Amino acid sequence: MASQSVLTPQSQDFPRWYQDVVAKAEMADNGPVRGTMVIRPYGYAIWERMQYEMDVRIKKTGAKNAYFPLFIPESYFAREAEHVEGFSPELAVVTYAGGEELAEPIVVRPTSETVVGEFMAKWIQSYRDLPLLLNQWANVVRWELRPRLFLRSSEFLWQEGHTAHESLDDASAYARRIHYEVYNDFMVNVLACPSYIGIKPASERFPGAINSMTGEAVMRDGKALQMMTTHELGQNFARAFDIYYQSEAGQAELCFTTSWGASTRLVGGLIMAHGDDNGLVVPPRLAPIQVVVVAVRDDAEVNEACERVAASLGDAGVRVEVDRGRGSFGRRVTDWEIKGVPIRIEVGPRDLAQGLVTLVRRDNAEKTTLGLGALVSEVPLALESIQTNLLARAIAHRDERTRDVDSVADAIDAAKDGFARLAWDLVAGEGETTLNAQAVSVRCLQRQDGSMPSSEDEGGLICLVAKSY
RNA sequence: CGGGCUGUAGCGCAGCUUGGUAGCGCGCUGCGUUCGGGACGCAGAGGUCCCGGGUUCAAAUCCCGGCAGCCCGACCA
Repeated sequence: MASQSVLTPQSQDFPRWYQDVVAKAEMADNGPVRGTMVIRPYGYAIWERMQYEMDVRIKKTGAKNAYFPLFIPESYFAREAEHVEGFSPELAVVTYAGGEELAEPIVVRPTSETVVGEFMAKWIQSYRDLPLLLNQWANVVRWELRPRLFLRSSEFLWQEGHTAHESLDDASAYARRIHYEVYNDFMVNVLACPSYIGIKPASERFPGAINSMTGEAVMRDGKALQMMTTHELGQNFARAFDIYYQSEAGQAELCFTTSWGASTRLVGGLIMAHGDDNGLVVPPRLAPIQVVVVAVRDDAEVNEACERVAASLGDAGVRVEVDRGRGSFGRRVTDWEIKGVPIRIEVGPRDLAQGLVTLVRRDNAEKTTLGLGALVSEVPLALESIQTNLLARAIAHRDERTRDVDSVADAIDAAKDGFARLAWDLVAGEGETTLNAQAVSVRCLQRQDGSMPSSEDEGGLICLVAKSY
């Protein structure tokens, strides 16, 4: 039914489709400097919803928000060998400021482990100060050679959590709590986007970490997108930044730290996880606009009815917007579909005469006619039904796109349009090189039952491999 | 950062080969008729032809150098 010509179909050119959606749903534009991004109000509203949902969960784990500076002394980076090596290609460095050459170059943060470490060392005196659980919402800069809106930009927005603990076990347990109770819970219950939870092989680990956990989601084209990551940093940063505490026994002990982040990349993930040829599809629990009430024509009576419908839904806790009937009906309907609003309620004189309105679901285009009185009870149910359907659909898609294979060669074949799952023993070492040569990478390691291993050294692990964004 | 393609009105493009001062579709503005799946008529507005240099009487067009975008690769949230 919907017009076919607005967006490039996914099957014809997926990257083009993605760009069309970003542009036509008015989510973002390229900034004037290569790799930078202007996030437009609708895109930002989606990010704000993500922020809110994650922030609530982060706070439940006991972490508190703080803010650290954008500018970091270059010397901080040099203190952790792997860290500096891993990040130096992506650093933007300020060497000139205030009209003169700087004595010490200043790095624009690509991540904040180093500054945070410096201050943790200052703030932590005794075991009574632990755990120290911090989070910040900030922008970071990583100079990107091949930028794509939301997925990879030189400047992006994220949250980065940084924590310090007494023991490896405490740090490890907290990191897992973040990974499951914040990230995975958000992914599954809000974003309706299941991801493969596992650990990164050594080759893909965060520079300076002893273990990196990930959530790898399957996009509509079968490629992988890392949606979030949680790192156990062991004592590497504690050692580099002298983060010591005095134990109950009076001994000076090194802390164990963690860090974890999720970024505006999630917006790109949202687009590619649920979007279809008619545009974005936003899960109701995430949607900044859950319901749009569309006036079929620009008519005083119709517009008034729309306002009443919106007000009653708003009172019922639904995020709702009214589209008064300016411009052609078909055009407006198409625009809301591109924006992925979960439910459209069409209000027109024909239905109105009988006290009815039409409700249309974005996920399956299903239309139903409802009495005005039923809306307040029916709309929340429909929103939940859409949420459930999107999650079920995403799980089915993930499973369809994942093949169990027995060799690296078959894995490369499977990675043409999805994920391959195979024994890690078949891949580790040589196999990883072979995969990488074909632009396929090991996305994560799991136990046979899909649960997260404690380390790469566990025997009998399986791995998921795919092409990735 | 390598390889390929591209930059002309907000968006999509033609014009460039063969230099002569810019056009089409959509969108936008106004008025009117419309409005239940991208409406139509009439009247309009809008361009440093990516930027800088060069050749020339004359450059969107030819030459050189930048910058930006897209696709593929290496790197990454």
